[in-house]
Amino acid sequence: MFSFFGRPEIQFCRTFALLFKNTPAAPSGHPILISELFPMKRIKIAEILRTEPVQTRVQVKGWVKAFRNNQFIALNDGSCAANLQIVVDFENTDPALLDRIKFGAAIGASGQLIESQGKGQRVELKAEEVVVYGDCNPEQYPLQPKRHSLEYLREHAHLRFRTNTFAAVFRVRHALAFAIHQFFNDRGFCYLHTPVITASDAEGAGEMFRVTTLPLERVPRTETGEIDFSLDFFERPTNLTVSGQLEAELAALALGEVYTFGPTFRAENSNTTRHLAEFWMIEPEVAFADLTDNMDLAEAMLRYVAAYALEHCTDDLKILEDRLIEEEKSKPQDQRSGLTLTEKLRFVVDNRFERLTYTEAIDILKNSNPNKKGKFQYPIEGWGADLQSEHERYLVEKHFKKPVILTNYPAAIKAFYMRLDEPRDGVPGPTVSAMDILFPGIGEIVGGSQREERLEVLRQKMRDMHIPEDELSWYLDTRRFGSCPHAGFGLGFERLVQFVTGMGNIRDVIAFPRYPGSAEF
RNA sequence: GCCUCAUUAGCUCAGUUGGUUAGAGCGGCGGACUGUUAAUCCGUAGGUCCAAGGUUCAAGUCCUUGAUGAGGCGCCA
Repeated sequence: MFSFFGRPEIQFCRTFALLFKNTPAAPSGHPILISELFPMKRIKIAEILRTEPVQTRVQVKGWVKAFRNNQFIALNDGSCAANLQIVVDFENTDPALLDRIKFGAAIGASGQLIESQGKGQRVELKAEEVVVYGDCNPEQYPLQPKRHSLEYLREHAHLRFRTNTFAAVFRVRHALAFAIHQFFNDRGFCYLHTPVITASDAEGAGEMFRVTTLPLERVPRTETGEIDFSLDFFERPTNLTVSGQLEAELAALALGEVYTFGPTFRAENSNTTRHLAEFWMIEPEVAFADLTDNMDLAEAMLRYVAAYALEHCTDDLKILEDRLIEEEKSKPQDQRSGLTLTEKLRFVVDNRFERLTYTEAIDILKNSNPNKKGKFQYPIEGWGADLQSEHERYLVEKHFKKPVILTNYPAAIKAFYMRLDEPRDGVPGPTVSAMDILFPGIGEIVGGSQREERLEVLRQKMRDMHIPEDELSWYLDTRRFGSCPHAGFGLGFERLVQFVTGMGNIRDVIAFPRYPGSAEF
């Protein structure tokens, strides 16, 4: 045992002679150079476990998950859920170095990859060299090698990536984002970046965050006492976007199929497990498409990404599934889901969503047991009322027991840009070609519609809903010049990640959640 | 924004109708063991009981206010 290159953190557990003996001779008979032996390229653990190159020398770098028996390091480098076992020859290693191998420390190890002599893993790394890059003092480190509550980890969100659960969540989140891009790319969609800062406050989708460089302590006023936005950066009031839809429509009416995938901001005081002030939304927009095309697209996309996750995130989903099984054990019998996470995803991939109109849904709800027995907090009075989440949950979780697409809502409870339907028999009032996709446990995951492409119908609806026409004249130009039927929807990305990972709180599927009273990290 | 519940050791939690010196598991530290798998075994330290005020002979326990967190509802994706 001696130090090398004067670096005390590098300890060689074997001699040069041993190294040479274990290294195959160069094919040409040339002398083997030291530089061929030592400078090794780091290999990711995911690749090692995939290819299992036993009897080769490898170098790995990662973080210590466990150090058992003063001998076995469980090393994780984030490339996959699994750890690589590093076996240290503790009898021939500096005790001072062994003492630095703590839970959470960043280390590198190199040596021979061999078939494991113990149970529990197929291969392991017989360490010839261990380097500590970053120590981790266990008395101060907030994480411990044990289960922490999600609430605790949320308060230490800067460190929670290091837990098995959150590493899995964020690898799955990445896979889903990639799958969405792949889905749309395969179908000829163009990825459109819409502005984050917008001057339009007429999109009808929630409260907005003001963007300004005006001094808040001394806001300039006009002669009439109003805020003088002509002195602001954009010389007009501006906000963070609540939707890229209107801009996406402009592009769709030239490029045919487009989608956005970007951050979205809602300044609503929403304190729930399904809302964030800053979230990511996917908004496809398709020219020459009607409501049925829209539903087909949304359903195909959701089934595609669920299948993608099942195929590409097997190990991570297993971790998340086991977590859920543990969590369910502490729940009362009647609140358990009955399906495992992968069974749930498989169900979505294999089964068509239930499609029905708002009017049909009202009939089902009106005649439902909970409504007759007065169990609903908001009893179904009749046609025209907005559905509450208890009603949506009844339809999805009790009545159909599968994802549901509700269509053709009353015009009065939906946005101005949704296409007015032809009157239908048995439908009491005017409806629009809207659709909401409802998922178990999450509620509305997709909201969309066929857009109103008829200029005069649209202008009339804007007047009815007090949307100022002059602010949206650019939007109306699409209807003035070469208008066509088109449709699109918005998918809440974090709600999708929630569904696929089984995480109950939306704040646990985004790296650093923003919600009322909280913008930490 | 509204309603309900919670806050006790580093973490997860127990703590009886208010009553002596507030406990456990895990984690930490020290030691033993050395093919382990949340390793095991022995020992040990660790507390402003969320904060402020109040009731009482006596408050972790009861009351008031506040802070933070969780769940539900509304708004929505």
